[in-house]
Amino acid sequence: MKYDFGKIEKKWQDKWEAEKPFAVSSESDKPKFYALVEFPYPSGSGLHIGHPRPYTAMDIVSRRKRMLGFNVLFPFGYDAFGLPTENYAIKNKIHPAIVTRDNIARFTEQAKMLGFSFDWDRCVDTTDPKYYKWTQWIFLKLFEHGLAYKAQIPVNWCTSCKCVLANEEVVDGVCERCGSDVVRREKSQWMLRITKYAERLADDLDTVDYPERVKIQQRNWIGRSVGAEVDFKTTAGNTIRIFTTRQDTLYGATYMVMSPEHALLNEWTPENPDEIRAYQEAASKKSDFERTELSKDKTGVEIKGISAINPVTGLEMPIFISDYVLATYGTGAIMAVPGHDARDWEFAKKFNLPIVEVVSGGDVENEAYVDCEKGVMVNSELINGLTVPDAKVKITKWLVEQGLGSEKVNFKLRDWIFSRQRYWGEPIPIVFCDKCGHVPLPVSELPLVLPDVEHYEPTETGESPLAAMTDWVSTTCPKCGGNAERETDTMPQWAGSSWYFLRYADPHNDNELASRESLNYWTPVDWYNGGMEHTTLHLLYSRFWHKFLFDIGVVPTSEPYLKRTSHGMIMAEDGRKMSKSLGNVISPDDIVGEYGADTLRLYEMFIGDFEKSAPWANNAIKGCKRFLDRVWNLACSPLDGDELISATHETAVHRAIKKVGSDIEGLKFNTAIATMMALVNDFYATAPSRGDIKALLMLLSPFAPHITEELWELQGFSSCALEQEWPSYDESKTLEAEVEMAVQVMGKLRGTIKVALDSDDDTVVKTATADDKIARFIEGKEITRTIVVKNKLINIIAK
RNA sequence: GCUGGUGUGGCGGAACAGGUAGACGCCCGGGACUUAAAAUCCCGUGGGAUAAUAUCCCGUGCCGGUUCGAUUCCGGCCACCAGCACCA
Repeated sequence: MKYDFGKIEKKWQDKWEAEKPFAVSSESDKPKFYALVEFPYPSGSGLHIGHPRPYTAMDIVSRRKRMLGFNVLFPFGYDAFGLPTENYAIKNKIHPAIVTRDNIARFTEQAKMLGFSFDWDRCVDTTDPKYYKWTQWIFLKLFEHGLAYKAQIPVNWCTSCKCVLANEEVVDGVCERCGSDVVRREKSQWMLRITKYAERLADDLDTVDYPERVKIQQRNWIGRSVGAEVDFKTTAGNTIRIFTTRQDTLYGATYMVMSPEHALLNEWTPENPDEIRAYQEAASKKSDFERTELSKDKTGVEIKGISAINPVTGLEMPIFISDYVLATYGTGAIMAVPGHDARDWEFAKKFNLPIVEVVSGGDVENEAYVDCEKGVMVNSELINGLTVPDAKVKITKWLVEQGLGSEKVNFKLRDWIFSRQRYWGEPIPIVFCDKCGHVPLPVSELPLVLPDVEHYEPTETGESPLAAMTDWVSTTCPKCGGNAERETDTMPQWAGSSWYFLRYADPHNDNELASRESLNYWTPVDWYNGGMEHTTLHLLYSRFWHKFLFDIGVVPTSEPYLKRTSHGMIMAEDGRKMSKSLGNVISPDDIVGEYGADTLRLYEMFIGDFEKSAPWANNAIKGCKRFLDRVWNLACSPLDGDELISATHETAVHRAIKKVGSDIEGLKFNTAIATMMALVNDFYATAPSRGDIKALLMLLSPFAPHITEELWELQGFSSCALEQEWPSYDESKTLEAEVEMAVQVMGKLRGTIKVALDSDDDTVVKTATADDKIARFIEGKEITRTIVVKNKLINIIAK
């Protein structure tokens, strides 16, 4: 009988569709397990060949967990708001909701074709008003708690998307999505105070099981640094507050630098106002990209007529403005210590400013002595002779006593710019009233549904297309009843994805984002797999929202995900990224058509190390198809006999059970499959029993669920494979009675011997030295030492 | 520049925790079956020396070190990938 994968896969998918074996309820005595994959953005081009990689991996994990007796929640959904849909809608004059509906239908069909064991009853769609009602509700809660606020700020403006971008969305000075130039613009924007959670977002990484590289990347992004704020008096009367992590070098500060945007500049009347204004204007016109590009060459202007006083040396120091000091970090001003900071050193050399050594051990005339933790303080009256860490402690204490400064922790993380000037996003449920200011909509008016508009095009002025909807914009103030206007910006794509995993717990609830009971039962997520590209975006944002929801008593834990893993990308055969423009895209539909879903699933898992990217190879997929063919041919006609593992294959089967199980836990799907391939090769060498086949089918079932169900049925085993208990192994049965040991002479492999398992060292040495081959190498020599590694190797040292 | 990661046959990749490098698969070669081809099954397959075998030598980016023994540990380089990038 031929392996007709198309017919078999359809048969079982229809059965799963009708019988819903993967639909779960929280009413269960079993322990729960929540497995999560990142829900996709349903793009117009359908499922990418890369999508099935993480989905299959977590499907295998989920299917095995079910077999191990867990009540497994493995849900799926769509993160469907976003620019590509909106742009497609504009171009083709179709409503984005319709585009979204069609794309979701196609994605769903494709996902079902691959046999994932999702609980489809819990599918969510972020663009569904029943869903985004709760996204809006969370926004209102953030607003209520002072974590959402509107601010006039310089923003990243994408010249092509005509939209504000979050800092995280600007890559190398260009728009992450379209690659167009990003410029600075002053705009009034909704902001989320993620900085308030910076400390906890960094610290709580210690409590979760994430890959180290993810933790490090998040910590770097949050960028915690401990230092001090110090006040410097100026000859103009007011003081400049600076942030430094090197309080110890206070004696080495020889000038000050402020960012061109610093507020104090407006209060001063320097001798060279024109020069200053010119510099400020030039700086404001530069994009972030240009600022970085020019970073090699420091520029700046001195503020003439005003100087600052070093509180410890009494030195009158010139004050500069320069764009190497960022307005958005610390206080926007620094004390410059050219002796011990590379940037200050460069600036001082260019402007001929004094360089003072305050930590000995370097050569400050030739380069800044920066990594000077081992050095000793000099030229610093109060702290001379101290090490750098000791000097920090002492000088900070002194600053506090003198009322000149205090300890301070700063973060690189900035508040999250939360508004977008686009149509296809969640409306922000706020109205603006001349009398009452920003007024939140009452919860009873949620969801605030996106109105139908004529045009979705963004405007040149940077206003959302919603702004043209005067009927919708004009409203009444919920507080005073007077005339008011709706907020016309929408939320960024990251909003809906920041809490979707909570909705899966209770996806049809109209009264709460999810019931407390369902959240108590299902959350936190036990295992979340996703891409590295979301480390500082989605993963950080959703942790932030979750902590907030925890603080206001909505969710039971402060961290959303117990364990996070990351998959590598599937590249094109040429090693480049797959993209339409390069014409190297592989379609899952074609692969399933030619080889079947089980083969595709298997190949995506076999392709290489799950955590690393791997190039697609059309040839290699044949190996996986061949493997399934071989399995099919072994088991497609009913075998006789009982369901016990045969004596012949006992060791191999028990080893495979052990290896496949531990490999799935450790994300080593490729070696799990290799183990099963080797087992099947054994079965070809020596015919397996009906019980051997049964064991193989159970192991293979999470990987290739359709063919295994079919063969299970053909063999007349009870129930179905996916409902079996995951097989257990007996450690003693994974060992052979006789082992082959390597024999080395002087560390070089010279042969092998066979001895009984766990033979004692004497026996091993005797057997080895008695071996003809080995004897030749030790002939006429004296054995001075033998090293025996039990059951593995013996090394004979002979002179 | 900083932070992380990677480097193993013609190719994708294995190798628990210092112990037989190259599992498994692809490609390739040979054989069986077939009128023939495909499919399937069996065998071989890191490089070199030898006609092949037996056997020996070399071999995990490079240079050194520790060790009976190093792909694995240590020191110093090189290359590539990813993230960050004037964060005081």
